[in-house]
Amino acid sequence: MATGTRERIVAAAMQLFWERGYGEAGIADVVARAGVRSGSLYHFFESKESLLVAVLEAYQSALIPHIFEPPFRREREPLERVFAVLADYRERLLTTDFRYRCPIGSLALEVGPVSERARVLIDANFAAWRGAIAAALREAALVPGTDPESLATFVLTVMEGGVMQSAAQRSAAPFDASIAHLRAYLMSLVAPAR
Amino acid sequence: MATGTRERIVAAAMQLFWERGYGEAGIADVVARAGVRSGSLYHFFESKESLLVAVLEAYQSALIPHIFEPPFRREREPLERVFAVLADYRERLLTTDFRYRCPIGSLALEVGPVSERARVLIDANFAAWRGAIAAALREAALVPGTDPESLATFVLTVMEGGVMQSAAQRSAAPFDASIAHLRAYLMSLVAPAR
DNA sequence: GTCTATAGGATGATAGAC
DNA sequence: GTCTATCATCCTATAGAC
Repeated sequence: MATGTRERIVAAAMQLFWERGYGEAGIADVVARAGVRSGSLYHFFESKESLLVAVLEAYQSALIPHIFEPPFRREREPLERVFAVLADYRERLLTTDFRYRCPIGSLALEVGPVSERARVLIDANFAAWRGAIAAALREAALVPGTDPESLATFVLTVMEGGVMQSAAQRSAAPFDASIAHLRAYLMSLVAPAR
Repeated sequence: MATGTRERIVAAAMQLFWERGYGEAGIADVVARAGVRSGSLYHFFESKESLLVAVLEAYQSALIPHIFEPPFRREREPLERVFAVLADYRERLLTTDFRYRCPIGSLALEVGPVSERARVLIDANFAAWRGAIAAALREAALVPGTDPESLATFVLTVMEGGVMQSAAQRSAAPFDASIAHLRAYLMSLVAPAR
């Protein structure tokens, strides 16, 4: 096989499913961008849905190295690591002129209801995202009784809802407002120094 | 014209765009559900995108009477009105066996990037939703300096992110966790009695 | 593993009679 | 305004040579 044909197909599909959505992105677009023929695609994947599964697995593999390691390397304070992750999402909004959409969130709404295989992998992506945030929150000195898992769910909620509104408004304002309130809330949970 | 042909087409499109998404719902499905012929649809709408615009206008017209008036009638306390609205979304998750998606949020991610006409109307729907929440928040006795508009944005963020995660997980847990944190935060903003 | 070619079906939209 | 009929295009997926 030519080096990385499968990987090139998956990379092209990731890009196109993100840009146009799963339904609107055609197999013809994927093979064109990957520089392969449709015969090659159907050699590696039995259907478009199988390609979607591979895309979601690739997102999960990329989650820690691409989404979490860079901001975690920049910041050492646990709580600031959380906000550094969110700052990167803000940067994605800016660099796309507010056209950024969370690829997992978009697929969650588009294909979650119609493909159970995809839905399970989307849920796994969300769980892994929450897990990385929860790990940081466990390092933070929060008031006793705070549940890091539940709080990480809240952080993901705020990211998804903020990105969605900012894309709709073509403005950073909704994202920034949401993050500011999240920060105020998290700061209220910091255990008082003693 | 037969009574309400246009309205029946819009109602069918609302339902189908919500169930399957804009791209996956076909014109043939819409006319079948509306019980009309494609000639009628193209008499009222010049394209599928024009139908989408009509759907988004219909959502905005329905927003106050369908989403806000029932919960606001049940609750008189301003802050509890906000949570009553959110409780209705929780009910939608339950009654759909966690298949509920916010129709505006779904369309925001799917068509926001490709149809500017739709994006503007989606933004208007979000703004109207925030406006109704902000009005309730203005009635609540919150600590001075609290911005009801910014806080309403946060409430919408939490609803959208919570619904998305609960649908992906097929469980109320992420939504409930998100609302619980939102409640804790809002309660911390209640002005102390004096 | 990759290629060309195309099957088989669904799609959005149109034509023109009534 | 509504009807039937259909165009033209697009789509996913397959067949079979190399």
